[in-house]
Amino acid sequence: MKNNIFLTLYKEVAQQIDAGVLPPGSKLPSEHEFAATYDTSRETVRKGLNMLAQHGYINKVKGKGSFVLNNGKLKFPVSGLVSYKELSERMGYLSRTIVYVTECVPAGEEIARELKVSADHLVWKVIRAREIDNERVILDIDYLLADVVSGLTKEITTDSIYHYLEQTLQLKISYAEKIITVDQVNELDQSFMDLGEDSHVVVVRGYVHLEDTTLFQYTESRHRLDKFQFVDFARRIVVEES
Amino acid sequence: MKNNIFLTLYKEVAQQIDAGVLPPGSKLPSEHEFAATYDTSRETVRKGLNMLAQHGYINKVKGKGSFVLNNGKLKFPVSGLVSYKELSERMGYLSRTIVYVTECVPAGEEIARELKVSADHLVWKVIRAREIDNERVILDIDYLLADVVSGLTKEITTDSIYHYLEQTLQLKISYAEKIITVDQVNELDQSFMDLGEDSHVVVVRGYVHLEDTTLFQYTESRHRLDKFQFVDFARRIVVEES
DNA sequence: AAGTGGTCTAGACCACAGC
DNA sequence: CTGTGGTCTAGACCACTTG
Repeated sequence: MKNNIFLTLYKEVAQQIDAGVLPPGSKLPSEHEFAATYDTSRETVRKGLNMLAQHGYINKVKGKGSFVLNNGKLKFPVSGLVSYKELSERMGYLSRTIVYVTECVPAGEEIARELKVSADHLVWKVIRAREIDNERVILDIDYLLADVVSGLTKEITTDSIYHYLEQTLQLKISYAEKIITVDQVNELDQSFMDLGEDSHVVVVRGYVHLEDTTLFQYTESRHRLDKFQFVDFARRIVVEES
Repeated sequence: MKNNIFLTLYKEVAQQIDAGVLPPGSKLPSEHEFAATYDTSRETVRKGLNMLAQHGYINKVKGKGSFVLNNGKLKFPVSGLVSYKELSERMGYLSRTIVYVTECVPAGEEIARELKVSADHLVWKVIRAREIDNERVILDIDYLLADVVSGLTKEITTDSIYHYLEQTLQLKISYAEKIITVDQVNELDQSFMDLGEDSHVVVVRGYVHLEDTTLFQYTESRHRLDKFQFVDFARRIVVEES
């Protein structure tokens, strides 16, 4: 669809790294060479390469070149905005989604506070359990503003809400804040998850915004302790005092 | 020291947002205006603004402009490579570091595996507890390759290892992989932390690399459940299939 | 000295918002 | 139509690494 040269370069190189065509430690063509093969300018090449570096695919060293990093396979839940469906597909897991609730209700006190609307504001409430190896280890509770999202059905929530929002409703999801904490188990957890003796669950709260900064979704993703893992790739950025 | 225009712009605008001079929701000058006031090109301005956007400071909307986001204050342990000292300074916490161990020893089986060296390879082993409100709630266990890092002392580890590495040793820290899980409490935790009845701790494992991709540090940061919080800012990047 | 990535320029054209 | 951000160009100079 799009013609973005730097995104094309990003995708192609990332794919080659994922596929092992470009093995860890190998040296990429120089920016000048990339500019020639993609028939573009060096600045455009650099946009793509910098994106690869930020996502942990490569490492750039001044005077030497760009090199493939070896973390390609360990990318479990890579940091970022990734939905459960994208994740499980990427990992090839034996997983299943069980939809318990898909209804449109008034927000209520607590959720109204999270979504910064009035308590009688209509929201979609979706409760889903994620099953891995026949155990419900993740409980996802989503609240979406009804005046932004319309026509949710159980079929859609079984598949992927994000896909529906972006493809069908053409919503432009821009960014999200996620907060990870460890909370006491509550009644919902005990009803809808297969917990052992655990007294706690990992809770990932997500606040998802549209391009115009509208907060339209609040999510609680509750994970059994032994099945939770979060992987983060971080570059060191030195910001000295001025 | 440096003359980077885009970094200067980033720092200045970020500071103004942090200080509230640029309140949430307010509109930044256009890229053209920034280019004029900083006497630079628009592409250079864009580098700085994109950096602000990636770090959750602003939101850019095509056709409209750049706007300040309101998450400025909630930045607790923001995702990224930030040391404890930088963090606590930023938050103004009443905190203290207790150094239990600063010694140079053979790596041993387990650590050798993490750092991908032989078991008799010499490493610095540092164990520190982080005290907040008179409770030791974080236990940091660091292993650093001795042939990369030299001359560690208790004074240095009380202050900031990172500062020593970057300022004194001139090491160029490039990136890290972090993995967050929840583990069973072990003997070290019970000895050096003020745990309640908790049976688990949050464990943040960090693998820190230099610019030449050398893995030189393995870190375990073990947090009491009720004091752990991780905040992540994530932009949605759509990478369609080709 | 040659090659590499890091920064920057002074334009250009496009897509999108809003009047 | 004007102003905005998104993409791109064809150079330039610098700092760094390597031979």
